[in-house]
Amino acid sequence: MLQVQYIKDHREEVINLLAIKNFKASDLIQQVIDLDIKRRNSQKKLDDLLAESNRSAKEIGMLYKTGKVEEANKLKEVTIEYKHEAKVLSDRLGEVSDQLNALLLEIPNVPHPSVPGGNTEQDNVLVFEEGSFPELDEKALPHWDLIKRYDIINFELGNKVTGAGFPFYKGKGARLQRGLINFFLDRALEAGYIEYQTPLLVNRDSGYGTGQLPDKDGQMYKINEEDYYLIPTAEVPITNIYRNSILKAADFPIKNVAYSNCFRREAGSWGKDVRGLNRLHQFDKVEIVQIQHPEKSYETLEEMKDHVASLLRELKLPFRIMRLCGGDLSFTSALTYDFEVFSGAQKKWLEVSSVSNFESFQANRLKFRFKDTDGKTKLTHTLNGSALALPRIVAALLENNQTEEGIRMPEVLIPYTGFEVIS
RNA sequence: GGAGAAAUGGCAGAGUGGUCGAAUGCGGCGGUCUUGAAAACCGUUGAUCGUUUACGCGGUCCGGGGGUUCGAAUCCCUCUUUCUCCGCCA
Repeated sequence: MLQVQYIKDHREEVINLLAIKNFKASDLIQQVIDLDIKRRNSQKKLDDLLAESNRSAKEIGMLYKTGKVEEANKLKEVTIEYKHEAKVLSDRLGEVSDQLNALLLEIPNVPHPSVPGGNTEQDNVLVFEEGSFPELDEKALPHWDLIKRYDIINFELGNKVTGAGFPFYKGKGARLQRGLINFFLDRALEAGYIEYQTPLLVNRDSGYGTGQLPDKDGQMYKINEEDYYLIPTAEVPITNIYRNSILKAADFPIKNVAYSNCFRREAGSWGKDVRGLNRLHQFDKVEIVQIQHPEKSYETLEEMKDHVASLLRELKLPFRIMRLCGGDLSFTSALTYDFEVFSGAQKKWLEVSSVSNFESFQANRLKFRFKDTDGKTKLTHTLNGSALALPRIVAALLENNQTEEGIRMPEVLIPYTGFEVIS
């Protein structure tokens, strides 16, 4: 959520930058500014009335003390009137505030000036590419065939026990999952992150805090009995740790990492590009989150980008980094790098990580502030990234490393998997 | 699940209807003293909204929400959480 003051001070800039996201903001922003004036007027009226009412109440106390009961009773009648008026004003203020808030929730984050224009992923800009495509022969199999051949991931069982998109991992498939999770966590710890295990269910306030609600309501699984949501990413619980809190400038940077299951309904996107591990309803992910001083958040974004790149390099997967264009950028993000690995048999780039700077957009919703060295309380900047999401990494590892003798694990994973070949 | 107790500022802990945004202690910050540090002493120390060029002034906040009252940290209702005892349980 953007701050009203910021919108007022940077009106034209906000409108122009939001246009990069293909968001027409001028009408909304006019409404926000009008409502803000209305809100402040209502607030002033109410405050003045309450001040008067408070003065009367004190005076009545004094009158009682000095035995002037009649005068006190007279004053009471006046004060009761104040109370009725205050109720009306307070209701009006509440309405105006709610309206204003609802409008603010509709305005997406302002993109960083370096975000390219464009509508779809076709318009994303390649910023880095590394590694060579695997040399596979004609008979190379896509991962959905490989997993059957070696009996390591079973979709049919998942269909039977739960439904589509909830596979079982079995034998070396399960051990590969466990190995990757530990590998990613260890690398994050070496980079100075603190490990967390989080709840997999969060409440409504947390959903609003990180921006999944209200706009992505239908994408999360919901527990109706408790009004809880299954997390789509560990970003939600990890970032909501800091909801309604105030840090010191010396606390930066905060670096957290969490492995979690992630649950996504993927409503609307089922049907294409979803074969095998390409898109699941439940998957595993190691997520890194950083909390940073506003002046340093873009340095931090680069650091996180480098961390993710180093993981892919170690796994010897060919990858590229894309700067998302305005149309592909999420509601909450100011700048996002997507990481894609090349999956040799599908001959496709698969998105395996998304590293974003949300600037103060989440922090404003979260009421997550810090006391700066100048003594002022300001909003923090929040960033996060996948490091990494497992299923597509597994898909690429299986496809790119297949040989006549089986699937060879990359050197770096062998201590983690405990085996060299899936055969 | 049942019975009881509790929730106050960064922490501990007073406060049961009228200058209480809240005593006191610890911690934090500034200063005096000291070669330096500690101790001691003095001062200061919450968030948020509105208003003001500014000094300041005003509103709101004592777990969340609602109510009683001219006036609520204090009384009532409700929800949540924590603790103790019992039950159940990986």
